[in-house]
Amino acid sequence: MTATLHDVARAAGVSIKTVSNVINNYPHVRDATRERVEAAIDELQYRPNQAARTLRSGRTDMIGLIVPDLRNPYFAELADDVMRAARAHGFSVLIEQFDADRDSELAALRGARRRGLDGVLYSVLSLGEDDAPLLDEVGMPMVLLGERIFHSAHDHVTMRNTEAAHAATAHLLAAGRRRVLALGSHPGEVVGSAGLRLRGYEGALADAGLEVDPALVVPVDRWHRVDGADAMRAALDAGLSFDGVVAFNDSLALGAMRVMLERGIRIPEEVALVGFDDLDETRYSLPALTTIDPGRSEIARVAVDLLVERITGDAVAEPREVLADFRLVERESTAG
Amino acid sequence: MTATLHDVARAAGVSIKTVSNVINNYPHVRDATRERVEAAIDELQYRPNQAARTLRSGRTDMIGLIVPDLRNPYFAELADDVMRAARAHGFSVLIEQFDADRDSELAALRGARRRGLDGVLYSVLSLGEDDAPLLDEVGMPMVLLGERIFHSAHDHVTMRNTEAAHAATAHLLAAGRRRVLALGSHPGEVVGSAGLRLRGYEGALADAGLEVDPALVVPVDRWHRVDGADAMRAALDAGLSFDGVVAFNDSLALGAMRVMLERGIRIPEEVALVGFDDLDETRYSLPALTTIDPGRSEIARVAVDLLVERITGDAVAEPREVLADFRLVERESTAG
DNA sequence: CTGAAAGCGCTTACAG
DNA sequence: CTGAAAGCGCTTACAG
Repeated sequence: MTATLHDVARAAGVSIKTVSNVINNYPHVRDATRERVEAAIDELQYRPNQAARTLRSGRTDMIGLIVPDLRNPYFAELADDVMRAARAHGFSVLIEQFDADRDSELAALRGARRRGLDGVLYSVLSLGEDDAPLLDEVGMPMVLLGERIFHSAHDHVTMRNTEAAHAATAHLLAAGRRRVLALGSHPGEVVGSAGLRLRGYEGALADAGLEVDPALVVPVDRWHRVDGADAMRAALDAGLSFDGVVAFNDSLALGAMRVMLERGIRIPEEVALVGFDDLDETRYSLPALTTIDPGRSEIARVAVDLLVERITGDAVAEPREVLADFRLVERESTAG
Repeated sequence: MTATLHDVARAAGVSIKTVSNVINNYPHVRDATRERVEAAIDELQYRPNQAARTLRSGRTDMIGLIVPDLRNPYFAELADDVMRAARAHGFSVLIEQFDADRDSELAALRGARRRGLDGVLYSVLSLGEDDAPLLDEVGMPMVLLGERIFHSAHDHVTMRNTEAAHAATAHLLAAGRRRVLALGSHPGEVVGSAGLRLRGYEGALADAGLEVDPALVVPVDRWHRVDGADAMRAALDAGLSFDGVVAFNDSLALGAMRVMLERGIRIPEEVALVGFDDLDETRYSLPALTTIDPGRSEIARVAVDLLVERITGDAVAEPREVLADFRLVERESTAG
């Protein structure tokens, strides 16, 4: 039914090798031959069979993006960035979501492998440093995003968590805030985003000569909007008093903002609020949210570049670690 | 390097056909043989080569999802729903984004074809009824989402746009609102979401014995948050007076909400506001947004089911059209 | 500059 | 219940 290389070769009166040469833009094809082949391709509406190409070449021109879930706007925006960066290299992106447990995360990795992708970008969530050996079994080029598993044999692109949290906290302190709540800690965590951001928060307090009040470090397990709302409600119900909030991501910040506003707390007059991620929507909340732009687009672009280099390159370079630049975006929630 | 069927066959002392039988769960394999083969598979860490399978069987077990862009939360949530539904059938999802022009949309369709996917879900945006012939050239099972191109030869899953917009408008009218602004029209459009929703708006006014005031029908080209904010700002600057707003999607509604609140307009006391889509975040705005739940998860599930049926089924059924049920979700933005 | 041929790793009639 | 063999549609040395 669909035309093959042989059909085109027959129609053009050449061998399949010549047709293949034309399709793959080999330089040494006589113009007349090329034209004849191209005419035959047009007429027969020939399209190369991807599966056959892949079987021969071992390349699928597809990479996987393994992320928690796209309902989380951060990952949706990241996916958009990754798809655009991949397209610039001629790659398509297969997204695999996983749930909040190790098994689901490992299943997503296995799925990427089963599909025979050329490589994967993997946004680590549950897996920790002890799981590094499992990553080596994936058996394809892989670039890690996010935190954890620092000492694996893989490239790693991430943001300056600690420095950025330090900057966000210092911004509140510089405006005279003295009781700054940290929203989103994961007690006991060291290498994850929560641990690193907490360290930045603590560092900024120390630099200002302030003690960390443990009551102001509020743990929140998952970082969705509902979790930020719930945690803030509990904090207010418990009578906690504070004049600033550093939320460890924007979803937490927006959930907390909603609860504070409905309790009549004025932002930023009574409580100044900073988030993390610079989601599109943070420009449209009221007040608009001051936040950290973590350099997500740059992270996506660099990660795709590294992965493509691993896929196409012959040189086996050392694993690299890239830290994107961040930026404090000042908006209404900390104004004045 | 990687083990093949032949390696496993040799190790187990059987033919490759028998190994294939074991892998594909053919019933008639002796237990002892099966165990021997499975042991060899484990030992050699054999994984079937997807490309070879696809070349033989013609199946990739991948479907495409062609959508405008994932930065739009509606499509991010849709993508999540589609991926979960596809996984239940053993399919992975390749997402192709397109920009706001016909060429980009056609390129995405061609890309899906080039990849040799088993089928595509296509959320139509720019293409219209005249383009139906182009869709037939895609040459693979396809299910349409969204509006436009009603009379193509393809299955189509969508929501009850007109009825839902009617219900949203009637909800405001029942609360005594008399000057209801429609936000997001596309002048001249008939078969698209904007045209259908406008018809519902007009119908509800007519049922209440009210005239449509053309000044209250506000066109907005793209339906992102920034567009809703801009349009609302312009409407207020022009001195337009109204006591209700039906926004044609939630992003428009949230953008408009932000502008009204910063102008000191009280919602819902002075202006009641309804959106469309039931995005996750509409529960966390202040006020929480009354909206239409368009049955997005159901749409995703039904669309995937239909597509899988087209892919695996032999019976060539007539194109079907499925309309999901909608629901008005009442929240604070229209309370009291 | 072009051709004949091998082979990528499977699945699937066809035998027995 | 299992085997021998063809063939899916390409790419790629190898010749000439």
